[in-house]
Amino acid sequence: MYRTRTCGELRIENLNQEVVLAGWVQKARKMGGMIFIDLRDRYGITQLVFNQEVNSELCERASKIGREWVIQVKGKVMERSNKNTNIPTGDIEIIASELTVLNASEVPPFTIEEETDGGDDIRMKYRYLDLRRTNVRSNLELRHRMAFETRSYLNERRFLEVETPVLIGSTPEGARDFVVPSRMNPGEFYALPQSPQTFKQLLMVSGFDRYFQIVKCFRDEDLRADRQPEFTQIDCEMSFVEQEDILNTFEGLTKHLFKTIKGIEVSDFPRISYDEAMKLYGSDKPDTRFDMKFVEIKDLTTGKDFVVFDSSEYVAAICAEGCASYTRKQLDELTDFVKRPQIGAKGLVYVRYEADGSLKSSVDKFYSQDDLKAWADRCNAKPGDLILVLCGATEKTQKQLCELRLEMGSRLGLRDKSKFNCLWVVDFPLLEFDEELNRYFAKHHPFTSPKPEDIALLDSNPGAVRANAYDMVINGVEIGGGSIRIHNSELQKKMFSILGFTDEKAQAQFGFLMNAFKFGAPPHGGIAFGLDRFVSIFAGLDSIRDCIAFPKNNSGRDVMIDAPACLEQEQLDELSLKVVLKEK
RNA sequence: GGUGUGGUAGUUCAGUUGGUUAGAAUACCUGCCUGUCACGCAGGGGGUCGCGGGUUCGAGUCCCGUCCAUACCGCCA
Repeated sequence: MYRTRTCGELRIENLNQEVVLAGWVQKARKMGGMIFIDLRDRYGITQLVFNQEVNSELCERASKIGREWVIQVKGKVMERSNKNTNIPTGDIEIIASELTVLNASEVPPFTIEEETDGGDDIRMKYRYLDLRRTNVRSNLELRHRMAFETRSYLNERRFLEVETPVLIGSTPEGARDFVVPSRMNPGEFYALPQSPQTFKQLLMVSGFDRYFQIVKCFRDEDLRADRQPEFTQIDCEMSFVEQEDILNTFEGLTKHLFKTIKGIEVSDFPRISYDEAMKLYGSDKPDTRFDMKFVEIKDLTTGKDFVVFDSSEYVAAICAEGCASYTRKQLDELTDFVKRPQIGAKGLVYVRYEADGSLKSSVDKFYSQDDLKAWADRCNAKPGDLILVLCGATEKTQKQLCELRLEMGSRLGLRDKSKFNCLWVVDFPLLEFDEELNRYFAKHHPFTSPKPEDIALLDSNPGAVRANAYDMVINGVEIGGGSIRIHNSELQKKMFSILGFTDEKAQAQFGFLMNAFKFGAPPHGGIAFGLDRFVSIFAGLDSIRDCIAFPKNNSGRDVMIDAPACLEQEQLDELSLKVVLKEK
């Protein structure tokens, strides 16, 4: 037996017990005739003691041991004369009587401690060492518990986990597909699923009624801190349901996770329409941990000869509480922030509501105290507040003001990671018009059903049609989204035609689905959650990489195994492939 | 594809106006040390300043190019 106990469990109650421990050497402190070794495993750290006077041969061997060696020690649990209150095992230590080196270790390239000295780069290259660190491991433990509780909740509600294929066909809609060449079918390619969307709908046609799957999905798009080329979804679908049933079931799942994992009782999720979200927050995934809603003031600003506002389609303000004391320098910083090319505002107008009730603005030339007071009143501003105004084309300006709002929220410390605000965003538009390609695209995906009352608009004004689609948003992060699907092959056909599919193309791409719908498709709908994002919100992480065991870097590379990589000619030949790199 | 930031010891970083032999901390090695737990003390080794080119008497420092990393924009139904 390699061990009788783990390194995290021994306490004062275990005094005088003979135990065998095995683990990694976190640190050895050599005091001359005495050596202390911190032995680490998944469960914790236990101090080992080697004493020259008690066993000089053993002590001599222990003195050779270095960081991250794997050792096995037999010894007796003793009470420490100097206790360490910082660790759970700090009352005891093991007086070693036997020592076996199971494996020596090279000196690791960075310290394997909670506060490591290693940067992201080196930690990713040696990810298997990084994963020895408590905080990284605890993120994966959290991920496990969330997946486990998800299965438990859904299982209790009669959901079946069904595996769907990973080698499927490519579809042109949506994100770029990862493709896999087929050796047995030269010149042909599989694609990896962006989601099991069509399969879960087919399972509904098959009568599975309630399906879920915790499943890897793949998208060949550029990465971000919250986007990996392969990521995990909690993918769900239900039959004989309306939107309300889905929202209730999965609001329930989210509450279950908050309660069992974090011990937090969250209240019912507010629902906000897409239009409302855009109007008040300039985003379809608003961070509602703080207020600072948009206030439109176009009507209050016109006709005062301020051409910039007068010529703008949209003028709106946010009120930053207690920021009237912002210095010129701070205001310039904010102006620079909104003028960055990524945001692209032309400028920033501010109004300071001074403590004495007077108003000072960057547009005093054009607006009187009374004018500014009217703005302030509409913003519900009090003396001491700062009003920030952006203007321009509606959609663009809303987006810019959204960025400014989030920046102010961060500056004011209103985006507390231990606070959770959940909501549903509903009534998404069904379609989105692409100016460049001069055609409509599905905002969610082409299987999303229009709201029944809007179906009449499909021909006359497709852009105004709302969908039975919904997103769950937590703290400004889109955690999940879904829709009630089309289950009528005629309506599905119409949808494809609006999206510019010819009959032949629709038949070639999705014929299997439309055919299936001819054989008794039940009304159905579903939702998919991004597990990686869900876990990182729970853990308070800035990047989903920290809750993925072996993530890809910014360029989609795995720097540990050095993938992707070129193939041998032999392999290419088998696949009937010839690689010709395009010149830059 | 674009914008910003960064690349100097194993690691994390500093390096002023272009000027002597490129530093600190930590890690590592050696010695001392019997109650440490960020142990302590003394000593030591360790550098292609990402790469290529240019300006200059002289480049870690300035310029151009390039590669890599990273955050964001585009993209992500």
